[in-house]
Amino acid sequence: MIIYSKFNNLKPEKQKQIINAAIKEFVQSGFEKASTNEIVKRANISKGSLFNYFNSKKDLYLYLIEYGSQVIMNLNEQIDLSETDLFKRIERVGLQKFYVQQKYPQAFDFLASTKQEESVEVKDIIKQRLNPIYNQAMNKLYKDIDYSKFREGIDIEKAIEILNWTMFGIGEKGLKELVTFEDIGKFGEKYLEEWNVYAELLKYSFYK
Amino acid sequence: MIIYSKFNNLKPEKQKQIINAAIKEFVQSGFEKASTNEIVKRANISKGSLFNYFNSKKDLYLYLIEYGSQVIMNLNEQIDLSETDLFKRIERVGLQKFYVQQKYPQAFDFLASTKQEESVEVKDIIKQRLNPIYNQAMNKLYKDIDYSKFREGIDIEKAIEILNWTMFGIGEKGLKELVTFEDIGKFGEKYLEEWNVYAELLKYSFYK
DNA sequence: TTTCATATTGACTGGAACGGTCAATTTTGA
DNA sequence: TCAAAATTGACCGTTCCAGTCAATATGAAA
Repeated sequence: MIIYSKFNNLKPEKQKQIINAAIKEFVQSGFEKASTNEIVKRANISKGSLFNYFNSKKDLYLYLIEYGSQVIMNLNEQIDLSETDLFKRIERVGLQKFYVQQKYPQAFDFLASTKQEESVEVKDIIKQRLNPIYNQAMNKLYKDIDYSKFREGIDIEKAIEILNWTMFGIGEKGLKELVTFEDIGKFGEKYLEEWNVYAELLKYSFYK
Repeated sequence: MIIYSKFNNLKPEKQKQIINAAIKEFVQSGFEKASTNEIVKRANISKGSLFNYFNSKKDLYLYLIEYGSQVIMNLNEQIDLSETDLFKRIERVGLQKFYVQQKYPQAFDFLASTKQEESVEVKDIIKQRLNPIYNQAMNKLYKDIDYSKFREGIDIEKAIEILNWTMFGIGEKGLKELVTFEDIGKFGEKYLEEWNVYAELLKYSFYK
């Protein structure tokens, strides 16, 4: 177990800089081709500092995996099992995801990218650490949902797929527009509003 | 204007090998980081041959852009303007796209990836050559559609977005399953069948 | 079978970029 | 004021890059 004490003692703002720079590079290039030179340039720190905080590129990657795990676990805790309406539950998770993306714009892209990661140096650790946590969260997300609200004869699995694809699509679109927005709070509202329009459309289709 | 006479005289099977190997590498790594060594390895040809067919990595990339343009233009021609039902028109295009993907599995991933391409060496050419053709196709795809079939008060743009996200989702899912299928014809049928289930769901929601 | 132009190969090049190091410098706070 | 801690970037050996080219294989014409 690695303790990232050097890095954890940094000011949060600086930690954020470095995490985002690293995430961006790993998303863009994958573990092996990712360049630490590029990371330090984007994070505005020196090469020496990066290797002072983390001992190697691999350690840095593992830190991000660990951090990402915690993000998903937090998300998982936020799922309210007493809310049995699928749309409402998904809406809440979507909003939480959105708030995380304010701080780490490519956080979920990074987590998604780990699924394609092929480097033998990190593949096993991803499988062991990340996949179970991810599956657990997905299971909880759809647990105790009141599926009786759905129309007869509808393929619920397919309906959920459309929901997910739509959520994903809104997220992608929103992120592109984000550059022009300053007020995070207002954007959160706007995101919810946007989702509601799509949700209404789909609810009309899927519900009785 | 470059004439790829050396490459064009190759047997179609070999051309396909090389195109797919190159596409795969460019999708994975982008223009600059893409490795010609990796491409020749995957295409089962020698380094010398690749640089005999194409004079440089850039020429190879430009060839793929050119080839991709032609694929989109073909797709564009297949759009039947007398078919005014949005679902039917999209279904046909989806099927055509699917058939292209039989031969070049990552063709559309490659075309999509050019939008993110940042290398100054090829960026302008992408903009000049590919973007106009793409926009033209998108315009035709939604031209003369009978939008009166849609329910009052529905946001047609959003509905189309959901359609696109769903199409994209099915495509991704289908591609993952493709490995296990041998019979291309049958898979085409299956793809259509699959799309119809989702289309029915969405038609119920969007149409009067 | 011989000949010869063409197609293909992969070892090789100079140079760029890599992950990681460390002596020198700057910052910090007591 | 000054020593400890944090930060820097030039530097190291290595790896990988795009592209070259002399050597070899191929195949059709004679």
